[in-house]
Amino acid sequence: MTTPERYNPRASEPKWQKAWDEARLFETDNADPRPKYYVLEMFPYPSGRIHIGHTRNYTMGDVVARHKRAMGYNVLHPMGWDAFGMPAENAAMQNKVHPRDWTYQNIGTMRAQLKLMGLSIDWSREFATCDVDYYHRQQMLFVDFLEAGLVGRRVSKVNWDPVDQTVLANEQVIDGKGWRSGAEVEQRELAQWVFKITDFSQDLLGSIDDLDGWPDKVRLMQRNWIGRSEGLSIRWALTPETAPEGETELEVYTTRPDTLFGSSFMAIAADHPLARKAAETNAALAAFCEECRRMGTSVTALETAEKKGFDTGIKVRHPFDADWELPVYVANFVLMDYGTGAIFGCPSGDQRDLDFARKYDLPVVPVVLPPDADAEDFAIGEEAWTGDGTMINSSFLDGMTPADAFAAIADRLEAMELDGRPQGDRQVQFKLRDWGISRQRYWGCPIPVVHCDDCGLVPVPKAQLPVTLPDDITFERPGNPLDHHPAWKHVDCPSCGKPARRETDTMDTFVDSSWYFARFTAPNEDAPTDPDAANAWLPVDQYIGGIEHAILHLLYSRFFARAMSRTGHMAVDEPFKGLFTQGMVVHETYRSEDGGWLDPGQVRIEGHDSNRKAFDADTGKPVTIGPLEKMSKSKKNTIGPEDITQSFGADTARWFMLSDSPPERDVEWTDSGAEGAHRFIQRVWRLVAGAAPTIAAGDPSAANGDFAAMRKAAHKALKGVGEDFERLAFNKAIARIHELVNAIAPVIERAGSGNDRAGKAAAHEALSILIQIMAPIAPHLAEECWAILGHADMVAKEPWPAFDPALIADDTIVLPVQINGKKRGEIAVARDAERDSVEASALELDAVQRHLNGAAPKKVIVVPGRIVNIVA
RNA sequence: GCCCCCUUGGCGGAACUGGUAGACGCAAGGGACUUAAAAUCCCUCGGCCUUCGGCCGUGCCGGUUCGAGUCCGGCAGGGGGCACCA
Repeated sequence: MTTPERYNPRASEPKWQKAWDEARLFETDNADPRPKYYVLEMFPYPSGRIHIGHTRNYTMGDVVARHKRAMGYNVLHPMGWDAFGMPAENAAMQNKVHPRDWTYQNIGTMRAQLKLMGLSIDWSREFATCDVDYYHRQQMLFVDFLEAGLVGRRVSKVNWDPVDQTVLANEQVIDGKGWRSGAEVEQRELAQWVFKITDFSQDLLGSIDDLDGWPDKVRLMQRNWIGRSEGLSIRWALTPETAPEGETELEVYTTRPDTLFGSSFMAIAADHPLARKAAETNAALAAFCEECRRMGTSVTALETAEKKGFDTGIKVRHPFDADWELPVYVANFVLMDYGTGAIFGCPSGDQRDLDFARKYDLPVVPVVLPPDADAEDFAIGEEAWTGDGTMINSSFLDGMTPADAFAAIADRLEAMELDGRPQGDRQVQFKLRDWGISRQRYWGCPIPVVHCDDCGLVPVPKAQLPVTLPDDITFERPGNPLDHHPAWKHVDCPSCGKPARRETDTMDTFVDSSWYFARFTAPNEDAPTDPDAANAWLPVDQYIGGIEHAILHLLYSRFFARAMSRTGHMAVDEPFKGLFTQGMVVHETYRSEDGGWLDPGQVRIEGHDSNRKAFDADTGKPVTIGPLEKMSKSKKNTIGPEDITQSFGADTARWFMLSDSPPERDVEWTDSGAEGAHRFIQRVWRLVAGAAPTIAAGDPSAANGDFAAMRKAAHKALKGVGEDFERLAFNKAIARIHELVNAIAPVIERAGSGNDRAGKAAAHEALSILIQIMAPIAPHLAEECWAILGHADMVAKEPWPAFDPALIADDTIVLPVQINGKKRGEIAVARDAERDSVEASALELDAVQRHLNGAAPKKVIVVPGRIVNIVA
């Protein structure tokens, strides 16, 4: 046997990519009658260049797509670009490049990079969300949503940068200052467009139960985000002599009305109307309220913030005891936009309330007695009791469970009246708030509405769409370029024809990504969707993306599906049937002596394990090896696809990224790991190319001995890998493929050098199976091997082979034998051996005899096909 | 502060519903081939001991079980999410 040449990915990979393209293998026909399978990876933002970390989830999706295609499905596997957003405007300001040019240039670069990976994508359906053709349809959806009552206007607070004249995202506010201008950020109230996602709160929550193809973690995060609670709204009468002019009551929302008799204070938000009114005549209170507002939105500030309050002097009367007065505090931990912006504090039943009561010396009355506590001496110390128990110190509630007390209080308060209305009202509250979509920016989808002095807000008629972004804009002036573009901004009212003004807000980019998966099903349709196509393809069978989109993107998309169904664009409420959140690719970071980040290519590593040392390859100066971090441009720890395709090839990168680590976890990119993957690629090539001339396809059924065992190994691997792909367990599939190669390599050589025709046929069969199960992960190598094995067609066109069930089952199995739960030996028995004979052969073992020491076993447990355990 | 998850060799990880702990890979060590190197192939690779055998071992402590990495209770450490949500 001559030594085969090394496999050369630089030649093979472009060759097969071209062959797939020319055969239009991955272009999907909506009219194809086979069962559909829609696999989608979250589309990328065109930030500049792609690195290998980006390509891991595309590779996962590609393995699924190629496997499902072989399984006989009509597979849709498209790709596009989430192309609107702030980075393009930042680039425009920094580099004087037009956001559109910058974006499309990046798309061009990244598309070329992605294509190096050999992904089986239907590129004919590609679009970018900044394409006029796309956002035109998005404006049509907006108009339809508006008509259907799914869009509203709401005044909400925003972070305003007075220098840049722009609204800042939370992440752009650093220590209360604008990230670019450094100016003190103001809180401004702006009228904003919102999508009424809260109309669907209950549906969005309830339907999570049915999303069993989603990770539990994501389902839980969504449930928490929607945040349903059942409680009681209670109206408390203000003590008239303490109340500000015109105020008579305070309404609070509580989920623990059962603890009403343990209440000792009221706490209201700084923005609560009662607080504002009281502050008018109380300068110290006004100052405190101002301090609360300044605490703003920073989470870390809030985490460390001390619970603080300020006594307004106002008092309320307890609903069940007119003589019982409670003070009203303004507290920094009460939020105006949840519930009623006011709570009653029960220190014994809530830790935060307890901390507050201790600080301001308020009464702490236990009202729930823990099950194992003694009523005589139970007292609250440092910790509140939030658990179940028996009601005490609570008048007519005493002896009840908290749940019964909840009902009793609610019934009573609903029957009691204050100013002619019930004093209590059972309510369901959601944390979920409406989705504000207004962005005061240029590079986004224009909101197709005209402001007319006479007609008010007038949607742009569909016939006049799209409202396109003007090209002649400047970022020289601070603020939104659309706002100071007179020719674009000033238009006639579509309704009355008088001069009017365009809405200059553009849409949140989350809107763009909330329906792209539907557009892929009919990307050239005049309407936003072809409902037949959308209904046929959706839901996406397998959606793959990062955990960072677990809440907003997925929730907004679920809302959009419902809104689009309501407006007749499709009839699918849940857009994603299966969801998978993949881990990232991480890499070591390197810093030079002066603290700057270094590119891995610039670093030379010496030694290994704890003795590893790094040096600057040019200067020889020592380099600090930093922690593993997600690959990112800013830390320079990236590896580009072209770095890999120029050396090891895309298959090696694909193979390595899916091996070792389970797909939901991060994987560390190491040179030695990539080399290991490449060694295996080359090993398979040597095995196949070396054997191919000496073996031939034929009837392997007469193969015996090692050749028969080889067949069994191949069919078992075929079954296992298929199951692994179904579960996205790529790392296990790869381990199984390694095992198969280890098992068959020596047998293949013997088959090649011998004269056993059935053996040669078995070798050909085993190698063909090996190549087919590798093909979804290493498609280029697979094509090369497939051809050399003498197959006429491309492996990408071949159906997934069927395993022979007769070859999967073993006639004899090896059973471990334990004594008192410790393994002492093993026995080989027939698969269907009787219990008695298994027990008998286990007891014959030397090790068993030795441990029993002549005594009879107390008990023998035989788990068929599993284990024998002897209790001595 | 609240909620969730995780913890297995030097490393990444495997172990189906409680049934042989450490598959597979990486790193390391030894050997073969070679004038040499690369490549390749073979062997060793959790710890300890009295080494053809045995004891211990899946973060720690306890429990359930014939049998626990897996189930239960407690503790420790690490990671993630959050809108202080009443």
